[in-house]
Amino acid sequence: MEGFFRHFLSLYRPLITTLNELLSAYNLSYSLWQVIVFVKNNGPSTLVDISNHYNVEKPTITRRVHRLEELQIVRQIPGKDRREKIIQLTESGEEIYQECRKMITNLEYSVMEGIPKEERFATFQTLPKIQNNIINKESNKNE
Amino acid sequence: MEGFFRHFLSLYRPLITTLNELLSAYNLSYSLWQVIVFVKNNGPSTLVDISNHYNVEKPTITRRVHRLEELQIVRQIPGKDRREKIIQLTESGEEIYQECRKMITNLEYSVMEGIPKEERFATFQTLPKIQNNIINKESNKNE
DNA sequence: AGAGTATAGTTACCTTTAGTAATAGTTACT
DNA sequence: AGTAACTATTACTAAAGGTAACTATACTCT
Repeated sequence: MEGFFRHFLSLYRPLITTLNELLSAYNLSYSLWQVIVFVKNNGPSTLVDISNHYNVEKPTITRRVHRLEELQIVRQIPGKDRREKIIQLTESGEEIYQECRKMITNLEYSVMEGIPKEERFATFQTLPKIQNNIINKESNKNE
Repeated sequence: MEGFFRHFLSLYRPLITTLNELLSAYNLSYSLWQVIVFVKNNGPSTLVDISNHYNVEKPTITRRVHRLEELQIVRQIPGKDRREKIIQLTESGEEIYQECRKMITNLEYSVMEGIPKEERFATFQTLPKIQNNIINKESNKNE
């Protein structure tokens, strides 16, 4: 498997750049899009929910959510625990989600052009397994 | 293929973090490692060679090479064209390459644990194809 | 041969993204 | 009631890269 990381990481920059360009039409970047996707898929969420899911520190999520609030894509709703800040998509946030979802799914298909179905599927399945292996390794190390 | 980018990009941070931790034993990071690998594989190279290969701007490579010079991992050698700065690995750079190469290859195998050979192979082959698709898309756009 | 153009590298400045440490406010525990 | 734990935020810092302007050198071509 020598060279796997090289292949993986040299794809990262072109991909993230392309996505950021796509999303810039809505003043978004991929890091903001991640928050939108999480809230869309999981319903109203706290910042800790989001930061746990993406393995990212809380201040990072604070910043992302602030920007999404400025863009009026998410809004805070009141909850029982007054320490928590529960956010959900606004109506315009829902619309923007739908439009970006379309663009991104189109791109997801178009970057797969010329790649056999089985290979697509194998790759799709393999990446999360690798991620699990890495995360388990990390957590073993910290014990 | 909806969700492919999500899988891909959520692997990025754990992976790059793990690699940077590994390489920090040699005061390196993955971005510096890329330069070492290029020079190792391609022999003495100019900064433009490197920046073209990684689709990265020239100042970025200037910075990386300066840090590698400080670490005495690469050194400049004289060339015919006096505009160019041709760099190659030093002896200690070669040694560090060998040691890091071992560590990284080990990691490459260990993150693949529990994944069938065919899937590993499919993923290995698919990533560069996706990258080509993206790069072609980009260059079409700029015509 | 000389003027204009292209190329390699560098410098200075800025942007994006994220991490760490400390802190305020709120809830849970006992 | 008082302490501990948790949520979010603020301030500071770091890593990485981009853009524009610049220097020095080489190339072109009439």
